[in-house]
Amino acid sequence: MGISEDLKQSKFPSEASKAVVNAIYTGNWIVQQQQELLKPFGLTVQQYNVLRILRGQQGNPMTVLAITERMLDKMSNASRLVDKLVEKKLVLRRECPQDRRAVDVLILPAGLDLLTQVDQVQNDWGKHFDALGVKRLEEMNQILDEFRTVFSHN
Amino acid sequence: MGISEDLKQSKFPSEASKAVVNAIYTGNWIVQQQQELLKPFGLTVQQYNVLRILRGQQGNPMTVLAITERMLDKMSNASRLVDKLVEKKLVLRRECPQDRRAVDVLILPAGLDLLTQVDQVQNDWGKHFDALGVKRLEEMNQILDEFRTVFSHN
DNA sequence: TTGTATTTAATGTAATTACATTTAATTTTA
DNA sequence: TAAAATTAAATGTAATTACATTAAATACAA
Repeated sequence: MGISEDLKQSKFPSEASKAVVNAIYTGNWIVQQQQELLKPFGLTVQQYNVLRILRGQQGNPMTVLAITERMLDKMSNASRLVDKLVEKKLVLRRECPQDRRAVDVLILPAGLDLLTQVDQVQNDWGKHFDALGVKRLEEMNQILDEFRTVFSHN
Repeated sequence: MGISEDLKQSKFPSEASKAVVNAIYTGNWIVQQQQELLKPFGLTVQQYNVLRILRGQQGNPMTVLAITERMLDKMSNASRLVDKLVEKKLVLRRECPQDRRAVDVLILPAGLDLLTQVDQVQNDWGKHFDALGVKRLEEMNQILDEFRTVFSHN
């Protein structure tokens, strides 16, 4: 039930290339699960992530740029993601008083409510991973961090 | 330089939710790097993966369905990906003699040549990860496999 | 100050993806 | 066998993403 079986690929040129494929595959696997969870709420994974980022600000506004820095997928267009959330009346967009180039984005009560609902489903889903144990999960976080960090130390 | 710093998020509700975010983030991080590597070759990451899958067949054709099963991102449309590769004259598409519903796809010498070129760049890039050591990379593969597998054993 | 460079966000667009539907071929079942 | 169900791939479409460009505001430098 490892990556080899999942992708029906018996051998990889190296352990490193296997790890690369495994990391991409695992990331996609999670995103696809989350996509399913979020479908009933009418949210895409990216919209959900932006909402969570805004909630993390405890009621304080964030500029679009600040949101971008915190997004899991830096490539997608925060400006248009915010558009969608404004359409759904989950967030508020207003000119930033300190810097009129910037735009402040603020989560609305409706957005917080929706997140609360999603949290229920999300928590149940996440419970599966508790079976691994905190120690093993810490190892996973450690090793993924190492994997990215080894790049800077070249 | 861990995930907390990368996403400027000081705390996570649990180690599991941190691992979920970390896995998605790491996967995206790799994909974005690969995107950059592939840009000069005019290939998307998905197209590159399909080409590698076809190369793995050692000259044998594969149906579109078989390709889909081996793709890292199951969501994308193998039929249209193959279209693009046919346009670029990197693969050949022909009716499968055994089953006329199916379509055989075969990598062409031009496709193999292109992959050889990409391999050069890709190998250099992948070398960064060798610094982790084979043992650590094996641990990473092991733990990612566990992470996905724990789901089936609920 | 004034012109230049930089920063921030929005927008235009082409390509890709998500999702549902369609078409054609094969398999199953009555 | 004929009808129904299933399978494989392609297609239509709406939404999203990738990438470049634009517009506006601010910072900087001459």
